[in-house]
Amino acid sequence: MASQKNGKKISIQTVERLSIYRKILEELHDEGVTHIYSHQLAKLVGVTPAQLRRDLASFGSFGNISKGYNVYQMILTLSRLLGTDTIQPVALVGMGNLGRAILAYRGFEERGFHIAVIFDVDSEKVGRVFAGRRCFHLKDLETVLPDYQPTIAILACGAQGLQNIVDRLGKSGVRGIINFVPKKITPVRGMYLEDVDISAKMEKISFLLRAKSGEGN
Amino acid sequence: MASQKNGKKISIQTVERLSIYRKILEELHDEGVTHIYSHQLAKLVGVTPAQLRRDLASFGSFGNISKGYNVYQMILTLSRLLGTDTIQPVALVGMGNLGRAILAYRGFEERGFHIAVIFDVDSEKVGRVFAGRRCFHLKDLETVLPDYQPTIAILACGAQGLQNIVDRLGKSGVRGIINFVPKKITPVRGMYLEDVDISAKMEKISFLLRAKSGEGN
DNA sequence: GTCTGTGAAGCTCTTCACAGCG
DNA sequence: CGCTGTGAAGAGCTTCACAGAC
Repeated sequence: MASQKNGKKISIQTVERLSIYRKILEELHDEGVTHIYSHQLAKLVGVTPAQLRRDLASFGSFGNISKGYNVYQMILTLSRLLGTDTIQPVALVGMGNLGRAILAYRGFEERGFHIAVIFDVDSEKVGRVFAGRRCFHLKDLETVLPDYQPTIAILACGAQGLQNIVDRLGKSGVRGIINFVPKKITPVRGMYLEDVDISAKMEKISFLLRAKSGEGN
Repeated sequence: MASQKNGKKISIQTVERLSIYRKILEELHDEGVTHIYSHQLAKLVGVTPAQLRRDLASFGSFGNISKGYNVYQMILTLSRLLGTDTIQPVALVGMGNLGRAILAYRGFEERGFHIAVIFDVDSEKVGRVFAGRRCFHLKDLETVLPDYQPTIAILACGAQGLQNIVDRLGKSGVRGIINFVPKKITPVRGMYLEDVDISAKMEKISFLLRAKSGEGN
């Protein structure tokens, strides 16, 4: 999928773990830990030491054989890889309960994602300012977006006309989409889509519980 | 992982697609479609026909060689597998913005998941009734839960003391957890855990955009 | 001809196990 | 001794391609 300068490949599964590594490493850094061994870090994040070493080796080697991994250096590298070393403007579509929750969530800002602009179709919300962000009408998407230039958009709106919104976002330069709406959409060429389907998660758990097998860990 | 009566295995990846299949099939059923071919359904859900056939074959055969798959029969089977043919009580921990969004989300009830009881620690919220559900103080978890007997809990609260909440939920009979809190928890034996980390999703997209490669679809 | 179900191949990700270093 | 980085093996998932049914 994605490859690094050194010619090695970073698998999609590895990428999904990178965020977790960075998060734990930041906690360690705050505690004053400067170096850590793979088996220690692996235990903290919940993966095997072998997998952790393989993951980290896929984008460079930080391991000192006697001291373990350099915590700070890894945070820097991970942040650069994950694009959280700069502030990225994000557009939020839909200002219902979920939109409000997303806007209120501090985790985004901490990691460099700044929700810069909001869209909705409800006249109750359009024109208002939520936590410092103005809410525009969805129909003005094309004229408003250039002022904020978000590369990522979060969809937390109703299901109807969703694909059309995606297409319009794509034409306005949005390259990544997080979709909370339980409706299948097709990303435009070059766009990256990530679905978050909470019902699907519930059903997955429900299936696993019903299938019993008594594992789960 | 989980195996079916007929001895075949249903992979975890297949399970994650089952919800999507069912959802699309229900839409088709509402439109009056009684049978559908794998390539048609595959296109609607966004997988390859081969994968769809393999998935469906893993828990029984519904395909009629000339007519395709029986829509209604598949919905029934999928619902039984996913445990959405009966109503399942769910506990919600945390009544902030996210908790409110989850409570307001109609998709759960439609699929048989009923948020039956809410917990929080905020005295502003404890004792109040939200959308028909009483909010109890978290300290009363053990005395309140038996009245509702949820098998699944949704965590949408603060990070501190989270593991302790998980342990207590486990002791009170909760078997599955959906965790929205960006904090690593360890499920108790026999418990199944599903994390929903929105920041991680953002970072994944951010990585893929930065890694460029111009794919994404 | 078109369809499903499936063996077999291909691909990806994880784990093992050890060389090399300190 | 214990550590990292990695070839090689293993496990799991997807795709190919076709037999068999209509």
